[in-house]
Amino acid sequence: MYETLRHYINKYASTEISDEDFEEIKIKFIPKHYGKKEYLLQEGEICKYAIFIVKGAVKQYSIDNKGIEHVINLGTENWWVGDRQSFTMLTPSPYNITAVEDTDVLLLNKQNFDELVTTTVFSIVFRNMDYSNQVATQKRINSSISLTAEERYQQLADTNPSLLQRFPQSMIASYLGVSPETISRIRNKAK
Amino acid sequence: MYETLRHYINKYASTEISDEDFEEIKIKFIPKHYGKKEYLLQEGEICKYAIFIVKGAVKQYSIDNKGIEHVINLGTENWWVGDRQSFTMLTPSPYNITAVEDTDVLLLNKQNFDELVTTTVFSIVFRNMDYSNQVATQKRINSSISLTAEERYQQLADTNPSLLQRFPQSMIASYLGVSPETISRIRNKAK
DNA sequence: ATTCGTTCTTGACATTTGTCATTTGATATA
DNA sequence: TATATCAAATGACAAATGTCAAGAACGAAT
Repeated sequence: MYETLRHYINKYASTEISDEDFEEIKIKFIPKHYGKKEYLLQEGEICKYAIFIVKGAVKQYSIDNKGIEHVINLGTENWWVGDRQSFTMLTPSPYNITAVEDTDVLLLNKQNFDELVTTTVFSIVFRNMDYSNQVATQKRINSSISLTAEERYQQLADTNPSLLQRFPQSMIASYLGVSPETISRIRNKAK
Repeated sequence: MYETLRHYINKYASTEISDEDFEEIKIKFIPKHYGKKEYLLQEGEICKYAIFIVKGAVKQYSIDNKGIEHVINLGTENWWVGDRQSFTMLTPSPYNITAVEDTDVLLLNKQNFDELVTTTVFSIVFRNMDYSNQVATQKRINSSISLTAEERYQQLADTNPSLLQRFPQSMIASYLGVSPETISRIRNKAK
């Protein structure tokens, strides 16, 4: 369970963490399991945890005034999920997060998060995490304003083929901002 | 010139910075002026600076293989611009940044940036900056997958009316990911 | 194996948005 | 004032994508 986190830290700190340091870090996290379709976060709640996915898959989505679901993010192993604004400002979140598969996570509450951020090793990890997050979202914005639905699908297929296998197509469609029918037609055309 | 930066820091640090602390910080920045249409960053270059806009307006854009410009970001007073990936990894940037108005900026190179990040006060500022950046891009992604062109325009008009006045409509169109004609029609319909 | 429920596919059609060509309007400059 | 230039508006048409309805495929559960 914690080994995944350790690998993640080593990767982002770009230096091996010592056993003592890791012991100190791991006690800050609460392990938890969510069954398929269970809520990790529900609209209107305050997001109490930064959530690290050890195993499984989740989707983060909002529901618009027509009742339609919009997938904001998909997450699998080694991803953090949560609502940063709600977590930081203690405001109610407009997002839902549910488990798409049975999912094991590590929860980090705000107090522990703040403590870790002031720790040297972890502040680097979080900075790098923020950095790569920003680069990724920048690319996603770039794609969404520059590419057609078909090109966006192809790009996802090229860069994140695993997502296509783990999430139903209707979620992929929503994630890309198009209708499920459009995805279906794109896929059948590509063959 | 530096007063703008000072206000910015005070706002994000949520505590007043001392004169001595600020003196130490300000010497890390290089003031610079760019005339309209001048490049702050050119495709293929390495982004050597984190750029703080004191006065003026800039656009960040990429050019696709058909030669079409895609506006990734618009920036005015109190915004940071640059290419985070290029800046951090020292890789050539795929983006251009040009001045849309005469623009005064403060440049922070990577060495100074890294020094400031390890300074207590400034690490908080940068963390908060990253945080609000992430929240903003998250919202932009949310809009781009959930809303129609018309709704996106209305949202921008509601939340950032000043951008509509300072940037030509063709840039706003590109920023929203639609054609200039579509923006023109939306505007005339709204009347 | 059968049934049930869900997801995916497919076709017909509607709507949105893009593209191209042209006109209008505004601004700067000689 | 006249003219050159560029941004914006407009109309006609094309292309992309959405919507709705129906059927096919697939899995899970009995």
